[in-house]
This record gives sequence, structure tokens and C-alpha cells, in this order.
Amino acid sequence: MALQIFNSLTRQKEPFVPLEEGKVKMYVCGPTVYNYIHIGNARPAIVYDTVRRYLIYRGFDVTYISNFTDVDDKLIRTAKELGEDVPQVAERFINAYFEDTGALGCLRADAHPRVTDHMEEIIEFIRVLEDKGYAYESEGDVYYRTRKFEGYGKLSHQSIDELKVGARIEAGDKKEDELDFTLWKAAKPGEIQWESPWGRGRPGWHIECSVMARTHLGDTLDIHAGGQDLTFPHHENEIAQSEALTEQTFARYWMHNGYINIENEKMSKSLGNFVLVHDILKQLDPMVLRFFMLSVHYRHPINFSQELVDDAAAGLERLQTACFNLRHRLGVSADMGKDTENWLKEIAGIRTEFTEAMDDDFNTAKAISSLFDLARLSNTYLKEEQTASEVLQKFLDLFEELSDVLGFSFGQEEELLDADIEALLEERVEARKNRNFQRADEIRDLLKEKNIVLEDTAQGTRWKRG
RNA sequence: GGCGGCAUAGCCAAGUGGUAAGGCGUGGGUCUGCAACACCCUUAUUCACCGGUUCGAAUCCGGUUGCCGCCUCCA
Repeated sequence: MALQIFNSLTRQKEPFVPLEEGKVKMYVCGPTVYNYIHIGNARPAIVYDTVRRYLIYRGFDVTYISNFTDVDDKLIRTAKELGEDVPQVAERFINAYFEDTGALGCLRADAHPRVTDHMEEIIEFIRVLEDKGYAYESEGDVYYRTRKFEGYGKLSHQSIDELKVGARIEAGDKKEDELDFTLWKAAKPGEIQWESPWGRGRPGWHIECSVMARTHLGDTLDIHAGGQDLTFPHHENEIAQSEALTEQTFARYWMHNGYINIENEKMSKSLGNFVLVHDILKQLDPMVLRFFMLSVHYRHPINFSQELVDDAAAGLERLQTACFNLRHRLGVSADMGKDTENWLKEIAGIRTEFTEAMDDDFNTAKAISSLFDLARLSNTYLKEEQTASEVLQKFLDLFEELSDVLGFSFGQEEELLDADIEALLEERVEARKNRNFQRADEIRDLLKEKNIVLEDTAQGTRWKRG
């Protein structure tokens, strides 16, 4: 079964066939960097990072581009409020973005282009649109002549007239048609601005993605992705701009992830329930947040609440414990297992299960259930009195292989204990041997206070950080 | 008004024609000196409701109800 992707353009799953065999050009709309990212921004970051990892796992050569919108109205406003200039604000939140998404296990894109580094290309792009009759200047602004683009509405599946019903009509509008959107915006005095054929100004909202995608990936992308809310108008407008200019298909597969609600409510500024990744990670293991995000299919809405996060943490811990227990056993027991072939076959079967889930439009929820199957299987194996190192190692390898695709890391740093704690551990072994359970329990309690949890097994006592 | 989505156990969540994955939680049991970890069993004769198609539907069709999103800045 081939990899299938749900394409927003056709509203159905399609076999994924990149334009150039073996190579994938992927563009993900990045944030406007006027604040720390919230968990709604974290979802696409995590989801498409996982898509990318899986494509790589499947053997594709992926070029992954994700932009920063580092100039726009919100940035200008924020800079004003903070008494800084726009580049300063952008720089700070770009750094914060890397810090936050890095903690969440997201790999760096092959490039993170910024709007302000592409002014020449943007101006040139608009100029060509103007030449072709798709753009017109009006009092220093430049607008896109929406009605001229035949396919307008094909992504959001709306006809232009349906869209028009909902369009806002502003008094004294400089546009020819209320559906026309801004390509270039004349600057007000004091605002950040660039020289252009239409006077000093800055780019409109949608043009930057068309330009940066083309600059870094060429005329046709394999995958263009972003949040569901970007479908209209952002992505619709990108298509109009790019396809008017190049007369080529802009993106072949469009992916859109669902929203996040907070405690069953839409996250919004007015409700005051914005959850910033920067804040939540102070009290939440980033891997738990990632696990939580991937435990629901990316196109479905997801509800964020303390209770659900706690559930996710418990689930993730089960997987971590399974790995931990495998490592302990690998370190202490002899290499003597039976039925090795059968176990190896079962392990391999789980890889297939996982791949089939991911092939089906990146069904990470189902893929995660394969990890749980793997945990159950390995835990069952650990009940055997005799184990084979080869099998234990294969279990660990598959855990690592699959969790790496999902971007989880089950930390395994070899830690050393202080000498006095080692001494207590040894004393406890003696005490238990002598059936001095009172002393043994005393030591266990003592270490628990130091956040070291002891577990007695048939293969000796193991410890972990609580 | 237009376009679209969702409704599966206490909670979360897969599942798009073949007789309900998985996780968390619950209850019982096994293991253990006691724990912990783990394992086994338990928790939906049923998938919002009503019709229809079919040998067979959570899955397809029609209708009803409820919730949500987009059409306006937004991941």
C-alpha cells in the first residue's frame, strides 16, 4: 500500500507521488513573529515535522522550508508598544521559536526564510503580476485583481460570488472589487518601509509565502501545509498569485491541520485562554506535549486540558518504562532465550503495523497504538526467565526507530549515582538477603525522598529517577 | 445565507461495507517479603436519533437533533 495523503484541494486521500521521483518539496507556513508561539502554532510545527520525518523514513529526499513572517501590522504594533524596532522584536521571537519548537523535538527546516530578506523578489513578483494585468496600483497600494484569476476559490471550494456575500465592504475603499487583496501596502510615516515602483511601503500578507516558496523550492511544490484557518484566504490567495505568475500548479498536495481548543473553548485573546508554549513548558515535559498532539489525527480538532495532558503523560510513561526495563534487562541478564525467531517475527510485524498506519494519511494516533503493542510485547517477553540479547536489542532498536519517526526521545542517558547512594543500595541488597525488610524499606523510603525509585525484580534491583 | 467538519465506553481516541484498535481510569486476579514495574481478566451485543440500500453498516444514502469551524486577523 502506497502512502496516501488527504489533499485539501480535492478533499480526498490520494496516493502520494512527488513531481520528481524520490524528492519532496515541502513548504509549511510559519508564524508571524510578534510573540511567543502558542500551542496552536505548536500543532503544525509538530505535525509537519512528523510528516517530514516519516517521508524521510520512507526514503524520500525532503526539502523542507518554513518561513518567518517578520514584517506586518501586528509586528509594527508590538514594536511600537515595546518601544523597539520591528527587526528587534522579530529577532527575539524567532529565537524563542527555535527554542520552543526545538524542545518539542522539531527539526530545523532546510531553510527558514524571512520576508525581509526577500524584498527584491517580492517587488519583482508583484511587478510581473502587474504586467500581466493581475495587479493594479491604487494610491500607493497594490491590489490583486481576484476576479481575473479563473481558479479563485478552488482550494476553499467557494465560488467567487459566494465569497463576496461575506466580504467586508469598506467605505472609500481603494479596491476595484471588495475581494481584491493587498499585495503591497503603502507605508505610513515612521513605519518600517522599502522602496518600490509604487512608492515606499511593505508587502501585503499573502505575497511573502508565494515568493519564498518559489525562491526556495521552485514553481511547483509537492506539499504545502498549514493550519486549517489558512485555507482561506491565505492559501487561496497564494494560489492566485503564484499560478497567475507561473502558469504552473503551485502546490500538488495541500495539507491542513485542525484547531486546538482550550478546556473545550476556542483559544482566543478575548477569552484570555491563550497558552504559550514558552509558559506551558515550564510545567510540562515537552515530549508529553508532542505525544499529546500526535495522539489525535492531525485533521481533527484537539482539546487541550490538564486532565488530558495528564492522561497523555501516563501513556507516554508506559512507553518509557518499557524501554527502561528492556535496557535494565539487557544489562543484567545472560543471553539465553528461546524461541528467538518467533519473537523477532512478532517484532517485525509491529513495524509493518506502524508503517501502514503512517501510510494512511499520517495516522499518528494509530501509529502510537503500535508503540503500545510493542510495549506490551516486550513486557511480556521480559516475563520470560531466559532472554536473548538479540531479542532485547531488537525491541530497543524498534522502539528507537519508531519513536524517532514520531520525534519522541526516550531519554537513556547513563547516570551515575553518588557513592553514598551506591552504598545504601548495597546495604539494602544485604538487608534483603538477610530478610531485614524493615531496614530495606527504610532505605527505599529514604531514596524515594531523593527522587530515586527502587524496583526489585527477579534480576535484581533497578532504580530510576522519580 | 454559502461551504465544510464532528457526534464511538467514565474520559481520550482509531476504525469508511464483514461483525467495535489502543491509551488513561475503574474493578478483580497473578507476580512481590511488602511495594513498584509488569502480566491476565473486567469496563460499548454497540457506534447521537429515525428511516433506507445490502446477505451484512459505526462505516453507504435520505432525513432529524446537537456541537464546531471557515466565509473577517488567526496555526
